[in-house]
Amino acid sequence: MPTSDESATVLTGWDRRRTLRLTEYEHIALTLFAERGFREVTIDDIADVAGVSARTLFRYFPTKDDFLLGRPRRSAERLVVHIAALGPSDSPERAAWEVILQGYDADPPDAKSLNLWRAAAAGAPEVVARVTGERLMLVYIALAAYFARCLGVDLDSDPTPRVMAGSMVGVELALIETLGRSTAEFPEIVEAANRALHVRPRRSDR
Amino acid sequence: MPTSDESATVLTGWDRRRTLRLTEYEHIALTLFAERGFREVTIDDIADVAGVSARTLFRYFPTKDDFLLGRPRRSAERLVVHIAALGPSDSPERAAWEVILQGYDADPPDAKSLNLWRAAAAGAPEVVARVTGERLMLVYIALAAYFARCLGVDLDSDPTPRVMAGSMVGVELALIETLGRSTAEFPEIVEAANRALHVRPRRSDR
DNA sequence: CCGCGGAGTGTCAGATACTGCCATGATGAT
DNA sequence: ATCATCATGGCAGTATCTGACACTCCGCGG
Repeated sequence: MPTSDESATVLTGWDRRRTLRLTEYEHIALTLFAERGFREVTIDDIADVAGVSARTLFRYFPTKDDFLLGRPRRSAERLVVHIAALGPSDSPERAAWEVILQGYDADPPDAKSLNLWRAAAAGAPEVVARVTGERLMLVYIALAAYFARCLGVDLDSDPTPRVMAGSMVGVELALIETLGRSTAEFPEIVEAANRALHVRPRRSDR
Repeated sequence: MPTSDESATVLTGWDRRRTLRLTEYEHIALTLFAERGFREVTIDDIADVAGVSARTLFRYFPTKDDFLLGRPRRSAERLVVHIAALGPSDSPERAAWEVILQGYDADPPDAKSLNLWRAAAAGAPEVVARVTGERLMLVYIALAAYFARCLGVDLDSDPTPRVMAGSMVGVELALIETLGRSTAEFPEIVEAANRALHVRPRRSDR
């Protein structure tokens, strides 16, 4: 048995193989979607290019939508984990907002894959709407829990942390929507968001 | 030819008939979904109860999801229209927020149908996520346009109205989510929302 | 390096969601 | 009451998705 890392899941060879093929199939599907449009690509098309049967693809992706759902779900998952890991703070809104913004600092190297996803998702507005809704609810719940912790109030009886969380995910929605049109506006919208959330930037911020 | 009302669409008998059947079929479907779960109900099941063929149902509801999508879409549509109709204001956030809250004052008589929808949608989380995303984006866009109008800034170059809109739809999301668990908290969460949005309630408010 | 066992894969049959097409039937308009 | 028009139903066909079963493959332990 390999030395079991403390917190990380032990990756057996089978897991490794599965993850590899999963990302491979996902990439093939996204490429096809981007080229021909989501509706115009059948599962059989993807299977042909991938060199496997459709039945096999369905074992990796339960539904056709899941080819599109994977990437944003992993992104949301990461953010939720980071929020859950936040320690107590006297200005929890700033702490949470910084964590959210970190996700955008880390993205740029990822730009190519993000553009591929956008092109692939362009033909499936229903899935985009679903992705938006899923992410919002997940992050909202994580934020609300964190704010309740910091404020020392009960999440179920005091609506304050939920409203704070709602406001913040809404502002992030505006951020995402803005970046979707042009990435040039980044500093301006971050500043506007900071103002709206009453987050005074630290002096270390540009 | 009937006297054509000025702004309202002229309702021919055919339109009337269509709307009637549409709501009839919708109600049947929602009832079945609420009883047995979305996945467990087939289109043929609905068709049998409705006394029509499945082919006919597909002419009223292009996809199975549309049985669930109808109600929230009409609600969002109404809200968007009201926001678009808002006149200039020196405190646009309060004006917009009041319009949003009006939707909840008007709802109570509707509680039975809302509960039916909730029970029907319980078995289809994907559709709920989609509904959430669709509504958020629609209201967000309407609000951003209104704020840009009021502030006299350009919607495309100044991120301020978009951030304001994002914050407000996020707070509404928190309001909806809260009401989904218990309707008792209404005054508390509205007050919390007012504080978060810096909306001082008018003296006429309770 | 090799065999073993568990995991992956393909084929097939079938259910469900949807879509054109065309003939037929029902109903609002006059 | 009649007509024109729209609605409906049946049918064939495609695409998504699922279970079952046989077989193949490959990481793992020796």
